[in-house]
Amino acid sequence: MGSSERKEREKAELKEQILHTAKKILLKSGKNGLSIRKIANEIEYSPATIYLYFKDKDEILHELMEMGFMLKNKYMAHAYSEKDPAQRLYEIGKAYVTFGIQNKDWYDIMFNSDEPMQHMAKCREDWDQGMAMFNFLTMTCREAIQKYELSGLDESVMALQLWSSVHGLVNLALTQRLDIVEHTDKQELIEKVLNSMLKCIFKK
Amino acid sequence: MGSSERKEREKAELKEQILHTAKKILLKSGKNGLSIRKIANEIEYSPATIYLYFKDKDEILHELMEMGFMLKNKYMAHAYSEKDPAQRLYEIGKAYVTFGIQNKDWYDIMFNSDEPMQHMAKCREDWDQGMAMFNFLTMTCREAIQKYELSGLDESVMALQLWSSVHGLVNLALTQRLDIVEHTDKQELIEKVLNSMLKCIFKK
DNA sequence: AAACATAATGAACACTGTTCATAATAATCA
DNA sequence: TGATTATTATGAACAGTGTTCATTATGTTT
Repeated sequence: MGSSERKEREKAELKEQILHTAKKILLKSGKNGLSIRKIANEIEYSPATIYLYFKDKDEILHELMEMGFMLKNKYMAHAYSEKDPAQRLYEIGKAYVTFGIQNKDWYDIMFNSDEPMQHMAKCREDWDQGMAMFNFLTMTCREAIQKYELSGLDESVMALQLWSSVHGLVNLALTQRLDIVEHTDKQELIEKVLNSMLKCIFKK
Repeated sequence: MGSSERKEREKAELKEQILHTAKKILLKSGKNGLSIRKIANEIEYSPATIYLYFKDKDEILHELMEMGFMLKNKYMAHAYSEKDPAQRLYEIGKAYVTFGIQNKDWYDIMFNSDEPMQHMAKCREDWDQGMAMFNFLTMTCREAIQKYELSGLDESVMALQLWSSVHGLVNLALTQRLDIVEHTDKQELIEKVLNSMLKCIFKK
């Protein structure tokens, strides 16, 4: 009978529900407030049940990481379609920082946590979405180097330099370490630094 | 009698022993492996005793942060005495990254953790050592701007840009996120990016 | 020796991730 | 329909975590 299909569907639905609840708790209580037991409590199942649908907590964090990239892509979409490579780099940087500042919990899971990376190492998976992001960045750098004749710049090094810069800026902001810089408007300060980073590369 | 002095000395000694043990565990098992109960076990006291010497775990992490800055200063000492501001910035950057790469556990506590910052917030303390570091960096930027006539650059923005860049680079390296960049020698890659960051600012 | 102050602790509370034998439910077969 | 099998769920336990507090032990002073 087709009942086996229904069962599979039900199984997938509960898996979805677990992830949906995990996301809800992440947004309400942050990464440290997210626990297997809270998820179980919320969906009214035993904690042990979670382990019938996910190998361990790392796997759940990995799935959340993938959800985070979906959200991040929304922030980046308009930047990706920009034609001029220099302008595109600027828009990518701005979107990246905005996403990070506005979504600490997602950002921590995607770019600061060991757990989802360990899950990938265990399952011999690749960091597809991070890879895609970095490849697109590298490609844009290549275009920019060609168009603006930035001789002596390696595309990989330039991409990594840009990523490091915005990643560092986001992290300093998210961990309250920008507070030591005397400045009235923090948002303005971040924008100034970001502008300086990008300008820096293109001035000859 | 002078016995009260001895008691105070003994109290300070046990406090020292707790911190020394905390450091030992941090180096052996990392930040996640460090627990009050492990410290208590190691010094052969009850976990509750720790709370007679420290308000909570955050305070211990804060003390460890200060110890971390001592270690970091050793890495930076030679850079701080460099005369030429541009060369000094280069040496500071190199020392900072080297320290971070070689001391993940210290780095996490000093620059990535919320806990020691929260402790400072609770006690209305300042982040003195971080402040001192950033002030020196800003001062060096000012000197460099003057000497090399880098017009249009703000010293605070420049300092923050440099800090963000090396901070981001260290964090990407420490969380295994540099693995996605095709490169044989990771150490070499890091040096190339670091060089590019610094060169970037000084080319006109 | 008795009174007092200080220091140390055992036990508890409320959590965490994870495992596994057992129990409940659903699907299939005779 | 009733018995058998496969799936799904769980209670309880293990080994941890930070933290608090009433009680006990220790050392000092009168």
